[in-house]
Amino acid sequence: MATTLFSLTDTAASDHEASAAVGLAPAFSPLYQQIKVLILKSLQTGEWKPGELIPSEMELAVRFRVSQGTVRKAIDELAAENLVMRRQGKGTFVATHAEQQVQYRFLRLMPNSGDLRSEGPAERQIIDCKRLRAPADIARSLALRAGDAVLQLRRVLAFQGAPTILEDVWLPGGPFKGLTAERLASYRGPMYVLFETEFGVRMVRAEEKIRAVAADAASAELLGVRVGEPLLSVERTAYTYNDLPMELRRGLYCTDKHYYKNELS
Amino acid sequence: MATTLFSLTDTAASDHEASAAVGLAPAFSPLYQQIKVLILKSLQTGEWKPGELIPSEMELAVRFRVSQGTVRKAIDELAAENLVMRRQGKGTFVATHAEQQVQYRFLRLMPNSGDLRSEGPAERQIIDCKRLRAPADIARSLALRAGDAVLQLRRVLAFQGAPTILEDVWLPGGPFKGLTAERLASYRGPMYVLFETEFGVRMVRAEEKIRAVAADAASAELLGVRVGEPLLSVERTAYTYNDLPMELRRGLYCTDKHYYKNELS
DNA sequence: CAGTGGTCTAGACCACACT
DNA sequence: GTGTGGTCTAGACCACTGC
Repeated sequence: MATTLFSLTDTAASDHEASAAVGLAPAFSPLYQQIKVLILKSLQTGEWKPGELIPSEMELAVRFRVSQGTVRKAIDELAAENLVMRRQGKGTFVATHAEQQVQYRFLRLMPNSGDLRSEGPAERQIIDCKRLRAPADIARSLALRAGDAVLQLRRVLAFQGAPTILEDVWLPGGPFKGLTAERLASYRGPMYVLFETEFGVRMVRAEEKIRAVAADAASAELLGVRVGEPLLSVERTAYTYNDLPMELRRGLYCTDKHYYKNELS
Repeated sequence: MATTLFSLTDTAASDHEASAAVGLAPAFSPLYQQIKVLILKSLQTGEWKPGELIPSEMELAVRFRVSQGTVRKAIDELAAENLVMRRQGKGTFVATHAEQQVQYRFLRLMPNSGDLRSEGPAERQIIDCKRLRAPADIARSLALRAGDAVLQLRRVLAFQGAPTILEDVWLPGGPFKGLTAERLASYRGPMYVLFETEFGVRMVRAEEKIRAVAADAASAELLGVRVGEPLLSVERTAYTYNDLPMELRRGLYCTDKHYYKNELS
């Protein structure tokens, strides 16, 4: 690890002058931010995989030639962003969608009373799964070029026998080469866990656009509701480590027995 | 400030034994958590009001007889929860809904392209404002007893001339004694700012339950849509400092030109 | 200039988990 | 016991703000 770190004292003055001359913002980050970026790189490259133990704070401090406190602050931020998980007495682990207390980390749906766990696992039915060339809008959302290969998956989730979610999922063809309907259908457990273990793609964060729409004929049929029934439209873009979009998901949620829960602060 | 703090070393051993004897969980928090609670108390009692400067880290360290680093960690958490705001070189300020970069902190609505600011301020029209006895469901949400006095407000928000949000707001009668339709109508600026300045009530966090519903006759009329049109139903409970519910808000959002934006991580 | 928050260090000790 | 993360301290220096 011969990575060179810049201490604030070494470079602050000269850099401020340089960047002023070129008209750039002072692009200097504190040491712990630089450490954070280095750790992030190791996560991206897969040096430490989801669920694995990363080196201890002291080891990292030695490797990066900084104090333990500086490493600690870097890891603190990574933990706040749910990229790693600290466990006192054991160490720091790469976050994973597996073995989480909440089964679906990005699914904000709740039954009108109780919680999702009390409803048992969702019954999943895959309607369709095919490879195709990305239409312009899908391509844009996935940071691809129109016509690039993508994988499309359509499925229905039912809770306690009631079809509740109809969703279309688009994945970039490259990273998910080899994903088939059979592979998906035979997999027990959350989709994002399969993505991690089989394709090395970890979803880190997501953005959702939510609207109310009327059920069209096809959706109504699959969800067992009347045409025109109000449905919650949830369009999710999920990102992996470097803000790289890796999944587009368009869901239609029945919100008679469930609601979408959000916490603001 | 004669508040007594318990250091971990002083009390950890004996307390563990004591609590084990009584069958309680070890209720000991680290020093910085105790400091955080003390600062929180000063925020609740209004010793420092929204927008005001709180004592410097050094002053608080002296007051609480701990090191600056411990105070710092307490304030770090308060800042992460948006209860205070740090500004380098100036100090730490009590968070306020006023003078925030984003006008509506709890409003997640975005135009299909651009952002809310680019649409200019919302036009607000108050439909109704009255005092009444709380129905059972409203009372429960506001932690009141059925029949307690509440204030109900109904209004429409329009963006660029298009009615977009119809919302009913319920407020507990006690804390908001003296709030009238005129007072609301004449007030320029966000409602939550008025709550802070006139009633000393600061909304700290909120929970929302989101569903898709069909417009009924009254809502359709007020929003200028057809009856049966899908609308986003957003039920928000807003809380002040000690997780005390202080507002219930039921909104119907038109989501043809806007969407509800959510970020997951 | 002094005062604020922000960073970095070094060292001590505590709480927890495994062996 | 050893090693991990968690807390607490003290002191140094940096960056920003306003006098």
